[in-house]
Amino acid sequence: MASSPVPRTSPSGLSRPEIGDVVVDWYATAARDLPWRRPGVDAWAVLVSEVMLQQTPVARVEPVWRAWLERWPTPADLAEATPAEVIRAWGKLGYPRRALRLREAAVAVVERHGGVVPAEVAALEALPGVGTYTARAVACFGYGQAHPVVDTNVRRVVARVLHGRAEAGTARAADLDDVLALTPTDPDRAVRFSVAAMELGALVCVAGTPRCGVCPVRDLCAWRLAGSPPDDGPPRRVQKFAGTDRQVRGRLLDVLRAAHHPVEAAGLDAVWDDAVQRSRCLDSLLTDGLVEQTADGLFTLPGS
DNA sequence: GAATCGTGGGA
DNA sequence: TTCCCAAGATT
Repeated sequence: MASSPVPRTSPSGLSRPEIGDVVVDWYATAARDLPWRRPGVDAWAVLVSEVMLQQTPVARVEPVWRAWLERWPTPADLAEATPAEVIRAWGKLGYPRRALRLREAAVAVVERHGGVVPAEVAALEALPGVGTYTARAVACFGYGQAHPVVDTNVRRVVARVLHGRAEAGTARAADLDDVLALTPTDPDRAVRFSVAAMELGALVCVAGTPRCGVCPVRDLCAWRLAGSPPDDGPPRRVQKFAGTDRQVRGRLLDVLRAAHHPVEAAGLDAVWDDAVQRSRCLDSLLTDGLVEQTADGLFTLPGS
């Protein structure tokens, strides 16, 4: 591990790196051929992919990722772009604040690291929009370092295989230790395990109905061995969308993305009937730096 | 710890 | 049709 020594045990006292070895071998035969996994993809391209993939399906990311890197092949290139340009290039991936933060991260990489994406987890975590997961993903997938990389897929795999629970609870710091308990001891295999565990969660140990029949660790899985008990935790709240500020913000931004000239406030009235909510959302977009008001009171994407 | 922040495909 | 949810980060 490149990180500080951590006991290879979970809070439940289990230490089962042999499970990790099985998952690594399965990955060699079952992995998807995703563009950001190909040889020669640098840490910048990996960082872009990781930010785009936050809460966003692979299929939606692929074309945007390709176009993005063709246009801004290095952090220095993106650092010179305007917010309006990156918001438009982000398209409809969702959560457009990610686009602004990615640009801010590019600026930080230029200013703090000479234009080279840093390889240290701490330096990566200090970049805008880069948290616990993304920092380790870049260090691991972009630089080949062994780190526990814990996303929602991995937390679900750990919950089932290691803890015998149907669903993962809220993310916690101890998740990193749980993953270490499953990680192969060989450094090279540890690196491959990080991507392999994510892939297992994405393809086999999925939310909803897991495909245990084709799972490489079905006979080692604590949840399966316990008889696949149903989730006993509190039902997790489904996030609403219809009628929320998120929907309204999305519609407002959609108009401004399409308009290549500043728009009057009245030009935004059609997107939502509730004027109070509409106004609140426009204000929040201004606060977030996703929208800018011109000197004559019109609205537009920032820096356009 | 809980709430917030987009979007659209699939069960 | 409705509901679930997809490689999180930030506050």
